[in-house]
Amino acid sequence: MSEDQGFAAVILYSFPKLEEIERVWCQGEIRFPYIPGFLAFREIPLLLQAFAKLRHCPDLILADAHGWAHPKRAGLACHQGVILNVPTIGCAKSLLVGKYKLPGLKKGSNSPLMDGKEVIGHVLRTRTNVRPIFVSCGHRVSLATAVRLTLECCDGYRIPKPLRQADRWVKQLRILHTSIHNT
DNA sequence: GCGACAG
DNA sequence: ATCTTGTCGC
Repeated sequence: MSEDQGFAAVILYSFPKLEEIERVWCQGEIRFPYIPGFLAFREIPLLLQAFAKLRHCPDLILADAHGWAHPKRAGLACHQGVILNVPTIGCAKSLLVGKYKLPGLKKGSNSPLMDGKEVIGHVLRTRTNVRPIFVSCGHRVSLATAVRLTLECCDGYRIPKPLRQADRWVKQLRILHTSIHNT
């Protein structure tokens, strides 16, 4: 009935204190299948609707996807940043393209993510003894700055707080919607 | 041809 | 992404 419906959530935080400022969400139709390398075409439309509801203009966006670390150097984080003209960082939980050596086990350790001879991102240990995440440039942020800012958004968990909280919220919205739909 | 493949 | 059982680290 509503299997093609999706949710998008954005939560704005202060930096570096990471105190919540504002949160917005939206629901809408998903018109594009998930195809690796084409995630932006599936998720950007709803994301833009959510960002349009924001009353404050963000200084930085952390995207739950790759940026430069994409076969065409054009992951969702790049789309997002270009369209909104906001500095953006790609923070992905798993690999799309590239090869790497695992970084050291301590929080903050990182190693380059290579596609041939090119550094396309950094593999970053955001929490000691936990598998790393993949950080890459989205828009108007250098890789070194992307790594530093991502790390500063990690409050003891693997996933940066803004992404972790937005992900948690969007799942709650999903459950709430389903439960109301079946009542 | 085969495998790999963000969310 | 989701589902599910067991295991490990803090």
